[in-house]
Amino acid sequence: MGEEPEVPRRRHDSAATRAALLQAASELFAERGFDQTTVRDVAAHAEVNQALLFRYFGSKQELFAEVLNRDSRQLLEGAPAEELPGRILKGLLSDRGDPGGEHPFTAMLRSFSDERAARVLREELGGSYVERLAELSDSDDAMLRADLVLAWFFGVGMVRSVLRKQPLADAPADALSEHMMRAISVLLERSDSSTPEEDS
Amino acid sequence: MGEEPEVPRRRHDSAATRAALLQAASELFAERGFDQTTVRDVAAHAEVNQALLFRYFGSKQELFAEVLNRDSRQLLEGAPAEELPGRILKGLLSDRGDPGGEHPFTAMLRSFSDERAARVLREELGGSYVERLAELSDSDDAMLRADLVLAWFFGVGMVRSVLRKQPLADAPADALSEHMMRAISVLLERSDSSTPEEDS
DNA sequence: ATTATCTATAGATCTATAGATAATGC
DNA sequence: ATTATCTATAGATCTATAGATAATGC
Repeated sequence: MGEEPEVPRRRHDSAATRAALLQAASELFAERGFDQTTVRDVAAHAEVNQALLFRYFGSKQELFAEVLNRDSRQLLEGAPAEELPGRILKGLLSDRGDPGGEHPFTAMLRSFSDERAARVLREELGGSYVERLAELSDSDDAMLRADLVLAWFFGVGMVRSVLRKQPLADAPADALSEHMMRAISVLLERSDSSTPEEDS
Repeated sequence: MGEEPEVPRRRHDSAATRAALLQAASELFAERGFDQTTVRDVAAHAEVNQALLFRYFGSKQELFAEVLNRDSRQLLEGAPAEELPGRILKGLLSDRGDPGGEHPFTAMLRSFSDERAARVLREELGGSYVERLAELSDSDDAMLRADLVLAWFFGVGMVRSVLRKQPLADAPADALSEHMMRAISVLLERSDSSTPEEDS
């Protein structure tokens, strides 16, 4: 009676264990943010003993850093600069809902407030996203404009996925994308002639 | 020896105590966010016994809700719709640095990730900011566009004040304001004729 | 006597570690 | 024998409350 047909899940594979922890952490940080995710949650979700998390990553913070590295690499790889805004937007706005289907960005979004997490974000962002975005503008303050675009992505992701405020939360992705791309092209466009008002 | 010249600080004024707690909470939530601010921090900062916080506000969460109410009321009062974006921007981008000089928005920015805080934000935002912003556009999806603008404010405040990412963190406020107002006017503008590209 | 304030602590977390046990590879 | 995993728990928080003490107003 009641014998458990347990698959012999218990393996002796440190690489697989590590990977499982990373994956679980990525999902949970995206869902709940750094603060609200406990190491026990991560371990349970990965079906791994909690002590192993410290064995393989040292601390919760180092685990978080690895998650951000992995996720941002995943998002950027092989994308030409011109496609970057559209690609980020597509990923960011796409319908979520399936568990674990959170956008990699979301982990970052949820963890802004933590200073330890912020440091990782600053370095990660400065090093990759923005440099690519800045290629799209040739004005002197291209980096600044790229920062503004990135900030918008963050804000929209935040209000839509994290805050879930209506009507933004349930608006169709393509309507948003259209509005945003239009404004972004204005923003990144060279406009050295100070005021862009064409009155006549 | 060593007699302390303590001012008889100890007063019996519940209204003042309550106000001191609210003010301290507003500053600390703005500085560190909901999660990272402890009730003991707030009480210490207000120079008030920690138990009184619960006497006057019931819980940390209720205190937070009152802070948001107070701060958002403060930001909105008496502002005509046309001036709202500029006014929010000005406050948001203005040089901080002096302790306690954080923008009211920042408390919200820092507390996005917490679901309990998010609920308050959703209601507070839906109820006030966005409705006002939406008055500036007369298209059918005015609310949606207003959400996008608000999201941008959030994102910029986040990256600038919380994340402190360069070059956005130290960019002069008026340069940012100029870029953003230009893009915002494009965004809020009626544009029923699908593509706004004026090629000729 | 009433209202405000303070002391002390219960009870519930959560990260991280030390040390025992179990599974693999030689 | 070595590497992976598990058990048990230390130690540090943090919110919230119960009950005592002190200051005010009548």
